[in-house]
Amino acid sequence: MVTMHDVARAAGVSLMTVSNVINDHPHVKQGTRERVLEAIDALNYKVNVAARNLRSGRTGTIGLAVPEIDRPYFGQLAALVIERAAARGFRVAVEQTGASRENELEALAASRIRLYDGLLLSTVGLGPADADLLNVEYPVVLLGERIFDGPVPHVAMPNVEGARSAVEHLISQGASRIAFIGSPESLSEIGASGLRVRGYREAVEGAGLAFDSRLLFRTASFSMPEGARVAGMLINSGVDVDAVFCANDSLAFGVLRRLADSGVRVPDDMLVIGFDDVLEARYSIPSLSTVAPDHVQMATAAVDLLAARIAKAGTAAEPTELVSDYRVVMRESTSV
Amino acid sequence: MVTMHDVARAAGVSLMTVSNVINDHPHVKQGTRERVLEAIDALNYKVNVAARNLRSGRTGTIGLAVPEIDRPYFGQLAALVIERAAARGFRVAVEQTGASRENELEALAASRIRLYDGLLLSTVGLGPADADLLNVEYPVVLLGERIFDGPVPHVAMPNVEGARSAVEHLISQGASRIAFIGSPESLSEIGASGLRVRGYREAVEGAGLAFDSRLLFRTASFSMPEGARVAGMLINSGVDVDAVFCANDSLAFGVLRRLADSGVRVPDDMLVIGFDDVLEARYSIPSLSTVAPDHVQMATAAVDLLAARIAKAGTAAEPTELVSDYRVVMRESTSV
DNA sequence: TTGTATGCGTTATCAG
DNA sequence: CTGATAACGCATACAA
Repeated sequence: MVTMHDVARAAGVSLMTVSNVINDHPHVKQGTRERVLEAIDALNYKVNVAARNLRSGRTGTIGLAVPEIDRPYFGQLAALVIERAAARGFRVAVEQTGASRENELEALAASRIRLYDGLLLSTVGLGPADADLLNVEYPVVLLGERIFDGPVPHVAMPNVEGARSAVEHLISQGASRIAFIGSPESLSEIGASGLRVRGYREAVEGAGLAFDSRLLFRTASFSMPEGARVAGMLINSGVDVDAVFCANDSLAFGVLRRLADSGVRVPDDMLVIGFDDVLEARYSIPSLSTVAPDHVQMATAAVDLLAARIAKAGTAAEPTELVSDYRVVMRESTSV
Repeated sequence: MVTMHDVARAAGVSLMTVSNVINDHPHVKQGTRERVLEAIDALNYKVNVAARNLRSGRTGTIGLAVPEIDRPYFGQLAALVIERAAARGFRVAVEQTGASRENELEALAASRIRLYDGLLLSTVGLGPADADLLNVEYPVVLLGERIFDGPVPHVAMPNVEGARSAVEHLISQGASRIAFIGSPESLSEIGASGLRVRGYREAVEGAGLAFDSRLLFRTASFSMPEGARVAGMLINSGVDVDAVFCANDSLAFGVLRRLADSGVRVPDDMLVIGFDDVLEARYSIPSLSTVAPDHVQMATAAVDLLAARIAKAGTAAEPTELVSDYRVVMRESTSV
């Protein structure tokens, strides 16, 4: 392993001159610089990042903890985060928490945390009860969900508002028996799904319709298979339904598929709307109406907030909260 | 920042004893161990990974360079890689190359490379001409494509064979005018797309059909928008086509969408088959027939190969090559 | 403009 | 079983 020592010797200069060249320090004579660069090239020297990290106390890497990177929403989020982070000189290490509260806490508490300059935690399992646990002396930014009064800066989806608008849209299209398909904590008012149920309820009641808990269908996750499974239960339940609001797009794709299997036509027999506006929503058949948060804005804000936290390490975190803009995108699945 | 020093002082032992406790060395008396652990707990000590890395010369992190993490195939691949790597004690940092040859080389050559113990490079832009550049004294495993006689171990898709089987399937379903939709290097016989064209050609000619270059449609990328765009060109070209083989599933989804827009029914008027078998293929409408490589096998093999390379660092890389098993999954898009 | 000395936090080695 | 010492490779502070 070739070190700065070797380069220095080869170039006939001191260790420090090599360091200065590498770090673009101003006071190096042109000739010296060139000699050093040549030596670096000749020896194929690469800086030892571990040593630099040890010296500087920084790693240049931020952690991104998401439930599952293979879900379109998180893949698309990760792409943006990686891009933004790169622009700020950070690499991104991705951790998968599998959407479990334990793993999210683990990601937060793990000793490995010191590997990263900061952590971007896309949480789904943590609730207000865990607020204390987030009180770590470590740069953390929450992404994607709101935690009531959390001590950590977070960038949130417009869960309640977006859901309300989505359901209002369904109602404006003539729906009156609207089902909600979402995740297990749907009924407990915390987490993304819970907040979206709240928006759903506000819209339903705001329109003078009855909030009927038999129209709430619980899923075990936010995935296509679960969407399909629960849509099957909905169909077999015999409950009268003319529209479905899904807690995310992946669920909606599963629902569309299951409805097609049963010969239920969308939008003719049933309206379907999702949440997230993943790329696929534009291309599904029928194309999927959905709530579109501003993904770029969210990723940018999250990385910027985290970078700021990292920069002024030691300072107490101000519990900044940013809620993304959104709009309801109307596509075929709700076009009457 | 609390260090081992602090812990040692608090526990009334030496630095080394703390180190030995942390690393589960055998020769530490029970009582001492407990005292140290208590101190660690009380002070909330966490090991400094940078220092450990400097000492050990390893980082515990591998890099995964993919074109775009927001494409379903790569998201699903990354999920598996991260999982397998975690099982072997490695973290995974994801880099996006944007599918450009420059960025792939950059990922390979960057000084940052020393940040990782090894690199998993999912290449699309590199060709045989770049074989030399891969001759780095650094653990690298190529993923997803074959490079002729490359000096680096690689885990490859069954590009030629899979494509041949896909097209043979189309033919067995009665197709005779089969279009290929794939990426720009389609005609030059390198890269995933080129290899898939080869399989396409073998199947077509093997069935006694004419290989007609007017049936080859070039895309600028492997994305849904490109699939839709090129499908539009196909429709407007007036060329007589009764089936389409797409170089990947994302292109196929775009094609399905565009065909639907033009009232072309799948599979009644046109058969469509893809490549990759991403999760979405099972849920699209119509569901997508496709070539299914063994993703788990590929991810596992890639991580295992890389881990092996890392373990015996210094040794010359044996150019191991592993081609994934595959099968053609028949779904609605080719069910006559 | 360049060089010297020092320490970042950890662990291998070897002595006690 | 435990401890003293010396690196790992780099960059800061300061001296020349």
